[in-house]
Amino acid sequence: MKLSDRQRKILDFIAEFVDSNNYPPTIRDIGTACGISSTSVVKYNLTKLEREQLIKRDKDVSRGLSLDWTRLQEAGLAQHMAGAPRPDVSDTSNGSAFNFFQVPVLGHIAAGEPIQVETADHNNADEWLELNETLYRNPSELYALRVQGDSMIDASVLDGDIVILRHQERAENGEMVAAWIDHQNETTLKHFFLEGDQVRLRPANPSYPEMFLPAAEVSVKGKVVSVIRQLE
Amino acid sequence: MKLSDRQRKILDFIAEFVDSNNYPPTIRDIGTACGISSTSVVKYNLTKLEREQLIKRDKDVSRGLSLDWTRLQEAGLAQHMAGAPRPDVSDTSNGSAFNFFQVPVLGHIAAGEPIQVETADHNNADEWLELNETLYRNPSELYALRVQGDSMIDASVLDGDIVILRHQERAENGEMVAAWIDHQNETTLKHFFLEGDQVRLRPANPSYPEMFLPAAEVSVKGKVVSVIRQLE
DNA sequence: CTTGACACCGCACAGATGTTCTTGTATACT
DNA sequence: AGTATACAAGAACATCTGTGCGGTGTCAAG
Repeated sequence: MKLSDRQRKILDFIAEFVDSNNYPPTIRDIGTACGISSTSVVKYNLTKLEREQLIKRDKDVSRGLSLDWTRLQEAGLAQHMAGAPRPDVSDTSNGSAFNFFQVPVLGHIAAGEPIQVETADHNNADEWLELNETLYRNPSELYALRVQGDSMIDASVLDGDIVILRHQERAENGEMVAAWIDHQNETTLKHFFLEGDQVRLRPANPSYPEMFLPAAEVSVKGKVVSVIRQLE
Repeated sequence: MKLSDRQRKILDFIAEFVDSNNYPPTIRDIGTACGISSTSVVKYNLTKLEREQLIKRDKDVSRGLSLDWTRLQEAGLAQHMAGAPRPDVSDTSNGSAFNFFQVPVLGHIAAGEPIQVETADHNNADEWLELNETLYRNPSELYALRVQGDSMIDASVLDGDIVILRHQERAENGEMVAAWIDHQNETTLKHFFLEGDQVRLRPANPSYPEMFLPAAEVSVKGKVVSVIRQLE
């Protein structure tokens, strides 16, 4: 379908309005801006635009309309419009997707030092790590620790590496977790197995020995999601 | 001023609502979502948030509110919120900036298998990795390999890890490189030291022994820039 | 004890806003 | 001429939605 001048103007105005107000215009806003005296005419045209999928509308909701940038892009209408999203490599369906996010580096981890994930709120992280959305889910549960010393070497994690963890207190068998071992005053990264009331901790590097401990002495601080070593 | 739980919740909800609806919620929307029965209480808290400049509000306008991401970022509240604008690391002015890029995963690497970086053009990679611009420079020189088997365990690199390399034939002393060793028919990741006409290769994991080889037998395939282990 | 600030609740009101109905004009097709 | 369709206007209606005001309970200061 071909759009009328009026409809094009309406689209432009909506874009401009949203861009400068952060909320959509009302039907009457559109009317006065586009020189339409009647609300019904605006609605008429909006319905039309909605049929073309260029906008989305929510019935009976004030200002309940939004532009569909994907379709506008397809129709070649987006270029000159205000607030058009910049084209993104992986941005697909919805117009709101941001492709990466930040994860707080809550501090250092070393054997002999407990990590306080619960208390350490995300607000006072001393460093932030930018990660890619395609690789991780539920980013809000993630945090990162910088490894200090060679204490994790049996997990093939070296001094300076960054460990990304998903905060959780319980672990499934076989998962690699960050565990605090009471009696040894040590945090360590190992594969976790609960066997009766005993916990078996298997290093990632098979040339190191396994550990067997009473379950009460081991507390899980999070699941290891990723290890990143940055050398340059 | 410190925000109450309720106020934090309201902010979160607004972010989430806008993210999924493209228009802001009403006072009543916020109320029901945050367990507030009275509209006036919502208004009360919104006024408070507005005083803190965390949101902007337009009088008498339905859904006339928007989040101030700049201030939210400053307050350290933005990270975990839905639809937070990505912090623009690179630039803001022109619309062309991409904050991340893709690196080809050229194939697998295992001891005994030579890697052909020169021939393997970037066009027929079987996999692509999205990386962040802030962490790497000169992305066009980068390529990645997926490690197969435990042959790199002395470099604390495990089966399944991804190694990111910068393509270069020569290495400075001390750099971690991917090296092909003629006589052993093996690719390995080690710290590289040229000592006279001998090459010393030191594993990253100190519990493994060093190697000494004639320089002619060792050819550098690239410098190791990063090691990424994805566990979930 | 009194006072006042603070956070909260309910409710009524008015203005903001989408919807619907009726009417009118122009164009195209039969 | 007759009919269908796209486009437009205005007014009445319904409801959505922000605002204002009186009231409650708590808590610390005077």
